[in-house]
Amino acid sequence: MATAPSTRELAHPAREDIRLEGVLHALADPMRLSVVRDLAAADEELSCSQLVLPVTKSTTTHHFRVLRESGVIQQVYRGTAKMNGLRREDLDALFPELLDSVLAAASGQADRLGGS
Amino acid sequence: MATAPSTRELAHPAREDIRLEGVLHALADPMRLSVVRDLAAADEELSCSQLVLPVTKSTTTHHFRVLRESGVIQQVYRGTAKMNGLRREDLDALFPELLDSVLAAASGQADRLGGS
DNA sequence: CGGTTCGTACGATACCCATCGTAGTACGGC
DNA sequence: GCCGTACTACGATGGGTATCGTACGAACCG
Repeated sequence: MATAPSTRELAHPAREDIRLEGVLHALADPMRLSVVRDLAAADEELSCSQLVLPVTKSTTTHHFRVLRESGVIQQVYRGTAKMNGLRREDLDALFPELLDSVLAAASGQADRLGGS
Repeated sequence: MATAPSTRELAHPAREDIRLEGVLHALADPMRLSVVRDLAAADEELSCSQLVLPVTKSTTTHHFRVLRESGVIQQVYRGTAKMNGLRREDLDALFPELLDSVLAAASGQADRLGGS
């Protein structure tokens, strides 16, 4: 055991601690924006491994941490998997329309640049 | 002559070259977000020196350049002053609601944190 | 022309951060 | 108990960037 805190709980910022600059910074990265788009499209919790990114797993872990610590997503362990979900209610309460307009902007830009 | 191009013209990205990640990155910085809020509130062109930031002039120049190159603001010389204006039309055309929701979010957060 | 004001250019510095590789921990199944 | 899977932790590395100071260029005003 030694370390063995095995806290199996993940620290999330409270709703009122979510900062706009942090959210914008989190969404400004193409990788993270892609994750958020996938989560919004799925509309249910997805495990980290279901969200395939063109980077190594360590980097993926890093991006999920940034998203969680900025308050954009919530994460919870389910067995060995870590499930990810958007914090839609919190974000909509704090910054109405923001998430939707960013998602719409991302979709529109994807269409414009070649529907990828 | 040597250097002396004195182009007095500033390079701006065309509307279709404005990228969402670039805009989000530009807005994610507190200094730059503050500038954008002031420009939106003024609703007219402001000179660089009217927008006082708690940093040196060189740093201010840097932030204005980031905002211009990301497509958030337009700049034009008028005599010795350089006037700054939001590219509202371009941004609204590309990313409807985005600018407004970010501005509203910034206002809301400012109120929540102590109306500064 | 000389001075003043406004903004730029350039170099330096220090920090942040996206990425990787490797080694390790947690959980479930055999 | 042992192995495989899922994710993490840590250190290294390279590039980006926010900041400063100083020196410069451009325009207006006497």
